[in-house]
Amino acid sequence: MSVETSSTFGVQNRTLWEQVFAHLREEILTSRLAPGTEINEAAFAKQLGISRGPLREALGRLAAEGLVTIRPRRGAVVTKLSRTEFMDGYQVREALESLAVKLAVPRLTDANRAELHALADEMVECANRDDVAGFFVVNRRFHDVFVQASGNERLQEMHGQLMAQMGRLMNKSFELRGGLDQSIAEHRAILDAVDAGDATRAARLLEEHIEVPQRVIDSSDAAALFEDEPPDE
Amino acid sequence: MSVETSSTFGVQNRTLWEQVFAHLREEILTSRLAPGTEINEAAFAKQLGISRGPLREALGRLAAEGLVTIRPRRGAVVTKLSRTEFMDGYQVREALESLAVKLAVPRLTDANRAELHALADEMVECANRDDVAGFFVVNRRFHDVFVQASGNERLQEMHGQLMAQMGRLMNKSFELRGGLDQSIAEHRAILDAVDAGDATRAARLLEEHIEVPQRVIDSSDAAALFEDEPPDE
DNA sequence: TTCCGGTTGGCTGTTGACAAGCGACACTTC
DNA sequence: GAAGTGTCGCTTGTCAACAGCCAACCGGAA
Repeated sequence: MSVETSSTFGVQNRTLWEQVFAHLREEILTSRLAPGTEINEAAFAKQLGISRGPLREALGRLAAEGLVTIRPRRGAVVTKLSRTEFMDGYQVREALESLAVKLAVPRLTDANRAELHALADEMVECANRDDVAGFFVVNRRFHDVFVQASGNERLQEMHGQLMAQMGRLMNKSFELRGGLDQSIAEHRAILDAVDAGDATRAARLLEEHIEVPQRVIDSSDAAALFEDEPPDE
Repeated sequence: MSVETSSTFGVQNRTLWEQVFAHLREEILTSRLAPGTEINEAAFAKQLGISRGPLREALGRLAAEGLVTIRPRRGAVVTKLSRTEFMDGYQVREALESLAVKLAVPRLTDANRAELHALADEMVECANRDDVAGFFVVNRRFHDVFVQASGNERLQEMHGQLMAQMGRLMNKSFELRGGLDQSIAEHRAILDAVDAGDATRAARLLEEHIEVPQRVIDSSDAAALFEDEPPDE
């Protein structure tokens, strides 16, 4: 009965399945639920102290977002991304963020620009500290600024969904393979174009910037990081 | 008990909620279920001859796709798109299709190119016949060729979802406002670039091509076609 | 020892009932 | 007559039980 049995719940306003949805989503995105984990409805529901109904509802939404895969009559599994699926996502990300920059540049407020500069500076600091995790967070925020400032809600939604799925694998961060310094230089170049109000150039630079890790993944020995689909699938 | 009470059902392989999902999706996309229609679970379930469970499951998926909106404790409604939401979608569509062209051009088979030419010819015929509906279908197919040929499954998925939501409103087809002839010329120009293997130029032309109706919608008296969000939302 | 068939157990898909929330209507009061 | 409040009914959210399917296990035959 008591939802509080699960530690991370606090909000009581939303419906039960929404809470479960948010909870599971969080668990998956933070990799506390590893890709490939099979989810037994009855066991999970019991563990959460709820019945199977809301859990199924939540799993359905997660499946629609691509975070879990439902095999009919065989249960739900936390989605694994194959290398090609990851690459596909990367290409789409590039297209979406390029659009975001084009839309955002003419709309940026002074506060936005200040934040971008602050983030760029922060990246340098992270690089000096060899704080890879920190760099990753800041980098992500840098890109998000444009998406948020684009003013296009659907773009924000689709980008968020995409990054949610890919984020789990990006924590290992291929971004760094080309070297932190190069990444910083690229961000600075983008920022210059932004300050100049040149949306087209900013977008082109961003596309090139995103393409870098793409090539790395493609050609590198990064294979070990992927949970590639088994031969039969 | 009998699913066959609903005329459009034929397939029996899939699970019940999947059939309901496909059925409702079809109904919505063909506008047999108009935007704004409120869906009463009990009544709908009875009408379909099933219980509320599978119906709720299906509604959940449709909500995740954006085709229906679920207001907690207040039921499901077939989604209305406001003008700005539609414009947002159009911009994203442009970005996705531009990516599709870039990816597809180097991968196009002779059969693909032949199909594109055939479709371009068919557009001319439709224009001569003043067959607006036909033109719309062919046009859609023309764009889809690139998406299919891109080889990027995620792109296909996201594009399909986007078009499903927007398609309902596009049946009225703003595409034509600029004149069928102009649209045909634009397609021909794209096709030339494709034949020349110039992916970049093709993508740029496509972006411009998609932008046209966008401007029309923005500035025109097309307002009547939209079910704009009520002032309080 | 290996392969095939039947059986069993556990899981999901589906169902119908229960409970809680929201909105509408009517009644009272100013 | 209008505004506020209380009640009633319908709808959704949740639950627990039933039934069907899949897969793994076990036994027997080649």
